[in-house]
Amino acid sequence: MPELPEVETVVRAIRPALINRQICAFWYDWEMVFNHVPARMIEDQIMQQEILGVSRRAKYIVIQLTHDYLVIHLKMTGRLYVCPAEEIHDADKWVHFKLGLNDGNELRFSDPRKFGKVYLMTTLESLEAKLGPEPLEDAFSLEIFLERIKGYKRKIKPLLLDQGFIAGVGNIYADEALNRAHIHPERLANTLNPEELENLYLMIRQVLQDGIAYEGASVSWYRKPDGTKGESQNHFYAYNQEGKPCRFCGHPIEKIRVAQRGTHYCPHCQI
DNA sequence: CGGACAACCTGGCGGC
DNA sequence: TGCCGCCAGGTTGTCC
Repeated sequence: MPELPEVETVVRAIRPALINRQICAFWYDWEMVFNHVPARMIEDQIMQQEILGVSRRAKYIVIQLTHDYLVIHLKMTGRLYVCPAEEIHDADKWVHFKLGLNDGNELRFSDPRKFGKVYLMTTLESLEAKLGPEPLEDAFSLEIFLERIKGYKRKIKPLLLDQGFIAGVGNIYADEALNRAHIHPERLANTLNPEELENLYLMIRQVLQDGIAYEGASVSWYRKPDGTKGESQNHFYAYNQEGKPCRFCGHPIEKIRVAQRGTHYCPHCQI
């Protein structure tokens, strides 16, 4: 669930509390959160480093340190928040990784499903190598989109979910973009006409931008770092809207499976 | 290239 | 009430 808008919301919320702080404590209770890298190695490396920046790339949270990058992926149920070390937070029971900061605050990473991961990188090359363009950046023009989609014969929805094609789109916003562009999720990419492609390009950007404005979608586990819900789920056209009338034609939204993923669409106007 | 599927995990929920 | 089994979904890896 944390997709581009949710991760962007988290980054914006925690950035002010992290910038220019120094790491002075390290705690974990589940070593696999570091993805097979020994916790001691990470601890030794990052201790005393300063946080120079907090940003987002695709669905990754990138914390730039003096010499390295701490890269965090929330997967489905991860939460990240900063609070005073003595403060109790309702997601604390699933915290698997914590950093103490030199102002008395802590950065906590909580994840009941234990899918989320923390990576230590000296460069971002390995990330960049597998990720497509950021859909909201100016550089992601219609021309670039048309150029990139050329040659793909896959179904359009799984292509939108492919992080190497476009970065940051997940199950929710893929369904939303396809509904607004009136495109069936199983249409093969190479059968979309120029008008449909332009519409899809615009709708991808629109649903992501709206998602950020609504501070993300609290469908199940996602919460903002302050613990409150985002508003995006109150503005869905298709996702989780089975049986409800399509905003465009009134026909009930249906749920099917496409590439093993729950998919919500309007069988009447998404063709 | 594309697709299917398992694996990673656990809370929440429907069914009985 | 309590137990069972299934579902949720981002990413990686394997296999056909």
